[in-house]
Amino acid sequence: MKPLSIKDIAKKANVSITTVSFILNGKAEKMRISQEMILKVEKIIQELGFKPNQVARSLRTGTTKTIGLIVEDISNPFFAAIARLIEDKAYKHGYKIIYSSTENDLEKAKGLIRMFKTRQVDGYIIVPVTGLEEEIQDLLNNNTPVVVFDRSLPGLDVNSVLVDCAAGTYAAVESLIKQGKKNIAFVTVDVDVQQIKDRYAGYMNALKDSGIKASKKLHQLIPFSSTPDETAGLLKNFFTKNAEIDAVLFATNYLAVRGLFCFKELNKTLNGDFKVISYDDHDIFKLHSPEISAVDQPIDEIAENVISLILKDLAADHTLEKAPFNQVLLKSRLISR
Amino acid sequence: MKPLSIKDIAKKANVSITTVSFILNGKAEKMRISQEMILKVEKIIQELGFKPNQVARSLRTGTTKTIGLIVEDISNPFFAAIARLIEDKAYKHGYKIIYSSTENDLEKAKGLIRMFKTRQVDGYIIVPVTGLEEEIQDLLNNNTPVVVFDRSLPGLDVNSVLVDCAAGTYAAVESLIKQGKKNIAFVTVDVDVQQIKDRYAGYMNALKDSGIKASKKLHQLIPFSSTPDETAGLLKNFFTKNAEIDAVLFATNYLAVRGLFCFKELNKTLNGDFKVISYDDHDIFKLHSPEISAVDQPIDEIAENVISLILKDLAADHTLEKAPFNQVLLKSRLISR
DNA sequence: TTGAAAGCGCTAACAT
DNA sequence: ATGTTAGCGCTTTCAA
Repeated sequence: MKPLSIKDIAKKANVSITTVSFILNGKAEKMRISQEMILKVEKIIQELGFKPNQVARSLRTGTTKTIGLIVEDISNPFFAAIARLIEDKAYKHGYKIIYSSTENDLEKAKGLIRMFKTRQVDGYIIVPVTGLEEEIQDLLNNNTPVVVFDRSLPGLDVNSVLVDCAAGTYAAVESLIKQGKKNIAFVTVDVDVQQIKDRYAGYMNALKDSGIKASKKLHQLIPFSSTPDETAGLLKNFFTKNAEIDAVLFATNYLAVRGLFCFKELNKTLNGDFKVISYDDHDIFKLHSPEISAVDQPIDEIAENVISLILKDLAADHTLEKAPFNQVLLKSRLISR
Repeated sequence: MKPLSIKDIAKKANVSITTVSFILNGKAEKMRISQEMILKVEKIIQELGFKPNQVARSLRTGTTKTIGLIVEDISNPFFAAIARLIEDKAYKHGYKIIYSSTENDLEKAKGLIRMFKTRQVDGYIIVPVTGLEEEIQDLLNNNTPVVVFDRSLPGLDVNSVLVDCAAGTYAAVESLIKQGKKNIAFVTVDVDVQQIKDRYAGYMNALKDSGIKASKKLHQLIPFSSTPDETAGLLKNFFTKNAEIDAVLFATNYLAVRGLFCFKELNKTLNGDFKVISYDDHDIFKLHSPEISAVDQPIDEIAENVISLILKDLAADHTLEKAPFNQVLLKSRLISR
């Protein structure tokens, strides 16, 4: 049972496919097609339940009404929540989302962009990985709308929605220092992007400004590709070896969650003598005993800005001179618990 | 800068576009195109970085290499995890995923199927909502591959991957009874699908088999569309009014999480006198003090089965007689903590 | 006010 | 062994 085509509708209505097309695309008025014709055709479309083939339409118009979403890991609650919001808003504007996770793998990311390109997605929302500069620049050179979020790549002029991470970790460390902490550890992922470096910089600056000397020993790097078990091993080793640590700041929510598992195994009590703060909030931190403080990123605002930037760019007339890029910098918020 | 087309390649290579097409599609051998021709063309394709336009290909072949994924809520960790696994495996087979969340809204679900249809997705992976029977049956009648998971719809013969929920909640309640619990509450969502009913049935049967009389009062329904605050209100009211409750089974992970928030607010101690079990596991339950038991669903197995069923169906020759539907029933596992 | 027809980029039957 | 060409379903220019 082949689906209906515009031809079938035209035949049923005894009109040309042009007329049907105009009516379908709301151009009937402009083309001054008679009201009765419009009603008649619309009735037939209704009755037969005809839906235009979007693939054919895409081939013809060169636009697919699809946005490619490339995140680090869709199963991370942070990205899942944003993806959900983005999808929602895109949907309301007639766009669909095709998503994929890079797992911070450059080759995979490149492959995804390539694949999205062959699918002619109209725009890209990307959580970039280092090394992707050239691919993104290529997209920009072709006037393809791109918005990056969560991280930026140095030297790349592109619409971006970022959070002031340095300020976030600065505030977190500052609060720990005010609580009298002296040996504050920083656990981070080895992803080489500016935002992760910023989180570290915020940590370092807060120490410096308080006259505390930073110690290399208290900075632990966890490879992104580590399995949960490997991460656990690294963390256990780290905290066992450095017993003087009296507070720790985790640079991402999943690392903090791994950390909590680790402390549980080590039977480390998280009382006032040992404070934990996570970058990114999570239900877990609210329910944990004791509750875990967090530097919260404004997920709604991020999604809101990302989608409105991409929609704006999608709607822009790229034959005109290039519009300047928008760089949105949002604030994070320290939730002290 | 217009992207290259097969024509450009043909011109550069001084061959017809047919030759290029055959080479692109690995049909060169079969068409007995000379080895040197193949190499020459492949080299040009390489050098120019030509990628065939998938939209044109789709229009021509009628296949988009895209699978529509329709879940309840992509930001629910359970669905996010499965989505991630499905995406991964689909990707390896050259398929992309377009996803959307129904929020258990029938109209939204219908709209999604309609939209996916216009986009000619090759197959559907659906977490169905009641009332969607007709739409799914339509797809099946058109020989469109469909796999449902997490829930089934009565009277619908379709590939499905389900978990034996009744057994799961039975085991959970049985374990509570063995611990001497007498007033076991059941908190569930008001979604009217078989699997939710099964979870309730397992609860009821476990009570019955132990000679405990079930009480309507101990069965609390939470509308899916409730906001977290509304849910909190309902739960607080429920547990305050029914102080005799000494154990509770939540039918989904997010309800259990809401429950934990509620207990925290009520200062209810979750010691041996008050036990909580969730259907679906979650990191939160492992880290909670005390740890929360859970009926764990085999996420990997679910994803694995879903994807292999859909790929099998996608590869099947639908001109032949219809293959019987596959109904996979997986076991859940009670994790006693 | 409506219709004819070209063409988006590709595949594959048919021709040579 | 390789080329010519029709046509997938639609939009849009041009003509009537």
